[in-house]
Amino acid sequence: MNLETIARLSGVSRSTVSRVINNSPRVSEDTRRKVLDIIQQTNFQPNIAARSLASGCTRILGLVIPTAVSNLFVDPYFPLLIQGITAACNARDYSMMLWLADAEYERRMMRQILYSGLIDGVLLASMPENDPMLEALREARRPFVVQGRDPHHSDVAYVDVDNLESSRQATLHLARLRHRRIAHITGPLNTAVGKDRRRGYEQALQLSGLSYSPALVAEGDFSYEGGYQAMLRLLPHNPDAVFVASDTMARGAMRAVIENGLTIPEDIAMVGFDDMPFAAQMEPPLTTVRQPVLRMGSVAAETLIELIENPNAKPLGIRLPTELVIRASCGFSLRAGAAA
Amino acid sequence: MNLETIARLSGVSRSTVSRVINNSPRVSEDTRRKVLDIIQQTNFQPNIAARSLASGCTRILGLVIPTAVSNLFVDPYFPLLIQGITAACNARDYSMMLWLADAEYERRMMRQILYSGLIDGVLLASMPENDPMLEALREARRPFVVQGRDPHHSDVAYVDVDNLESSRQATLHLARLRHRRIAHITGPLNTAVGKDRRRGYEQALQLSGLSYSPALVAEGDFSYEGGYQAMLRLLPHNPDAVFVASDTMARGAMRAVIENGLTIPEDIAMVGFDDMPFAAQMEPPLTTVRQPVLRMGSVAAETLIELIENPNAKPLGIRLPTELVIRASCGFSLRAGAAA
DNA sequence: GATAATCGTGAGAGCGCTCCCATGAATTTG
DNA sequence: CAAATTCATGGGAGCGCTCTCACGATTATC
Repeated sequence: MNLETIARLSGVSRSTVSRVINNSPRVSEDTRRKVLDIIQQTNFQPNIAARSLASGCTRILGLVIPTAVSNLFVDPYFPLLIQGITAACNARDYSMMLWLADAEYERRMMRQILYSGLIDGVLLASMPENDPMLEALREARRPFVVQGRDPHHSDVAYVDVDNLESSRQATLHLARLRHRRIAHITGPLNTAVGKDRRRGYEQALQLSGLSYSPALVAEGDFSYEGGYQAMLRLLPHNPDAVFVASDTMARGAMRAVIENGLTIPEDIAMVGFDDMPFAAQMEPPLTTVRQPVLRMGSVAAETLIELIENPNAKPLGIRLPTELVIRASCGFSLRAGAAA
Repeated sequence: MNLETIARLSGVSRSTVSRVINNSPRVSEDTRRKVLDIIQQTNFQPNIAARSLASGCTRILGLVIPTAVSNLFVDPYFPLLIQGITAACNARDYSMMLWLADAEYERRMMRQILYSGLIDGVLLASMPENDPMLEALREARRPFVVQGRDPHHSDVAYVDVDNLESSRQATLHLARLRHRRIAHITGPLNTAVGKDRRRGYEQALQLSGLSYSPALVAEGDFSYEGGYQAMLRLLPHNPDAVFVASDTMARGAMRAVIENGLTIPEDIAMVGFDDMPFAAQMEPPLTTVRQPVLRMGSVAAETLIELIENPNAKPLGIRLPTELVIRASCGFSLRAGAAA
């Protein structure tokens, strides 16, 4: 079943069928209807390989997730991101290809991704700083969008949340509730996210006239265990609140607090980051910064498609707004009066 | 950059270069080396579209996850599955394409998947019973493998765990620990998984000489909330143990137990299913049936690839073994003496 | 040592599409 | 009303690869 067959069946030429399929305006309504009828009847679907070969594009997006973070994959973060991307792809008639960048295969994969013509553009998720992939991508002059701001390259299209502003707001919220010894469990500090969120925390302290104490900052790695360990290090310094850079770490931190016989939010107030599905189910429910993960996925995909179909478009960065979701863990209800 | 160029540079014909690339034995060692050198130098990668067009296969596997379960996506189940599939694909030089089957796009997608020649075979993950996709797949005579047994089609290749046996073992474990009023929170009973696990539970009761009571069985839907609600329904009937058909539901159930002032495992022992990463971090740590999810993914992919490259191969079902991971929630340590 | 099999290689067709150009009919223009 | 423009359509080349067949050279067979 191919264009030729459809052409014969509908009494026109292959070219005309192609025009119908590609919605060219240069077809009479009569012919169009006739051809579409036959296509419907025969359940015809143009061959993608042939199409790609002739046209030079595949309408396939590549999503690359570095192995370094594929452990993070235990978070529902990526599933949500993927759902968002998929939605955008569906809407624009694109498909998505997923690569989990295993170190061992990285070189081969990179070549395949970049030079085999399989994909029209690349979505890089949560790349570590200075990933070689990025350099390779610009060298190959392929359209791409990274998820997460890269402070080292300003001319790269990215989609991210405003980590700085979000963290500032989260910390300010704790300060407004009259907490004075506000601690911070950071993300990995070799990533832009980790740094940005810490800077937001620092700025909030300054804005609130609180002094910054290195003892009240502990580095985490976005994992449950990392959060637990970091909290253990913070406890001896008697924080009365803690802003944790991810919900998963907050779960670990919460456990550390409870194991030490302290109560949340009475002894230590807590704010997380992400608003993962489990955040609302924690005990107490976690106040946290909601990231529009799904939306981030679809915006990233849309940006990439734009870049593909419009090669002259300047790559630009997009920061999506977050939302502070106030639940019980920050002690809002306890001190609401005092804060007003 | 194409075959012709490589051929010219290495002083052979296009055909020979093609042979080198495809590891044909019909090339002298000398020529092979010469050509490989040039390929290395020029960073050449054959065009996939052209290759597919000429050969009729793409070396791309399609992974289809129905929307119905994409909420389940909040479990790290699918990420793990995907990781397994990816690993197998990497090893066999295949790539993977992901489709989240959104109802609205289902028809169009199905056609694209089946007839556009984009993919060589389909992996169906966690399909609901009687999914139309399955029928379409066999009609189109495409190789495919489903993840999860389908009781309605015996000639379909599938990869699954032995849900029946696993559930029987899990329940038997509770019975051996001298629990007598063992309840069960089921999965959705319109799925094979849900039914199989319940049957395992029933068989274990019978084997242990315990009587089956409908009041001690509550249907869940694999969600946290579903587990919570199911447990609330069970509590009035005073179970002394409960076998929960998924870890996520077990989390919900555990919350219900604790909110009612009861203790696990002292008042109610609990066994889950999945061994999700969080199971070990629960309080108390959850005894549960470990599914080899990652392995399931890679086995599924390998089976599919086998089917693709070997069209005469009979599709066959594979059941992977599970493992009962004993932690504190079943009260093993409490009653170990009694059980010996 | 003549015949047959094997091996390494090249030439050419063709996979199914897109895209450019040609063509003739219908329409507009001065 | 002749010339120019627009429109709907068809023809043909070509995208970059694979695969079959042909061909000469080498090796095996009796």
